[in-house]
Amino acid sequence: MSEQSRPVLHVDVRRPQRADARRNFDALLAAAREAFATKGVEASLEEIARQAGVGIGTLYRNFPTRQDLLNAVYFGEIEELCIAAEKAQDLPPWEALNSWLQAFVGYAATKRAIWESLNRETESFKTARAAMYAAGTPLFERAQAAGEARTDISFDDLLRMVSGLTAAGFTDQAQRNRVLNIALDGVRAR
Amino acid sequence: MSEQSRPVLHVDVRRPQRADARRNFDALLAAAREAFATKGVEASLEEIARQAGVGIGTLYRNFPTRQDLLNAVYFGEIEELCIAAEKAQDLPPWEALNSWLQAFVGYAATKRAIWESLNRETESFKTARAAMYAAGTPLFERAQAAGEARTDISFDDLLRMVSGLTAAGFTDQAQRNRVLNIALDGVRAR
DNA sequence: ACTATAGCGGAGGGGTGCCTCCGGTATCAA
DNA sequence: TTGATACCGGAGGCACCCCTCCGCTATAGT
Repeated sequence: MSEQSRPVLHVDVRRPQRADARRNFDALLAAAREAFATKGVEASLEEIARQAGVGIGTLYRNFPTRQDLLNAVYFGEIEELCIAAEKAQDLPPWEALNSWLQAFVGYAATKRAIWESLNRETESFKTARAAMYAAGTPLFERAQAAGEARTDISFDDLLRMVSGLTAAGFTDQAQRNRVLNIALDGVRAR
Repeated sequence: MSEQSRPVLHVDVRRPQRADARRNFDALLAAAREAFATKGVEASLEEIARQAGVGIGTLYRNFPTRQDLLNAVYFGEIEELCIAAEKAQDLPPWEALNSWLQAFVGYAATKRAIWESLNRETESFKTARAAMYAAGTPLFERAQAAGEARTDISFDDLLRMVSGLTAAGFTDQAQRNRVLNIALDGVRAR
């Protein structure tokens, strides 16, 4: 259909040149991913720096604002989500949608960030959201067209449902999956 | 069946005797309910006191710990939830469960608190949770026995699903209900 | 090895929140 | 009215976080 319109999420944060600087940059990114995933987007930046074994000044040099750091983590995962959507195109309609949602659930940092930011109108969040919707909507519409997904809900409904469920507290991964599958049963046609 | 076993949630916080003190107590409770509902259980106590038009000292005199204040709001709503469960007993199985879940969704402060505390093992949270489960489980089991709800999930699964969805961000109330109903469709048998 | 400099890290100022303490005030019983 | 006292409220000490600034250090090119 469309001519391979992969959305490009440009993040204007570059890995530094010097070896030591690159090490710190990567350590910060890893610590941030972890922190945002467990504590949410409001995680303490000083704690992230500490966790990365780096001074707070170094964090701010690489990522002048919290948003910059968040973007570096978040945009990366959204990008992967877009790629996952392309790969899923070959599967049958329902499996394609399902596998993409699995990927969605897989990104710990992303799911929390998405959940907490669904109603935030930051420019960067809007961009990321747009990219994600562009990637996922076709899968959903295909499932609908194939009569596998009900047509009285929107992709937005679905995504909020899934992200709400993924962000909720469960006793273990098995319960999370169980609940998720039940909810998705509600999305199937008939 | 059981002989009217209404769980008693004892909160050892009493309204003060003096008129001015009672006014402050009530104002604090109202402000706290509002704050916990919108900002979550970590809402600033000083902000709550300010909102209630009361000194921070007064807040601490009435509710020595954050947990005490939270309990006063939370236990009250849980109690009402228990009563709602009793009232629902007369309805047909599925409607009974449904109406109770509606009530659950209705308590703004409670749903946030529940969601944020599902995995917290505070003594008071455990007590409140036990009461709520005692109230809701019979409704769910009745729906299962009547062949209206699937039997491969537990009441705990259901409650986490619903509270996850209620706490999630939606554009409006209509969307929240739409999504909730879809997820509940997944819970219905067949 | 040497040096220019990219990069480091933490001290420190400002802000907010938690909680205690106690001099002052409003209430109520007599 | 008056006195005893229950109750008020905010100042202040501590902790944590945000963010900036700048003297010091490790790196990389020669």
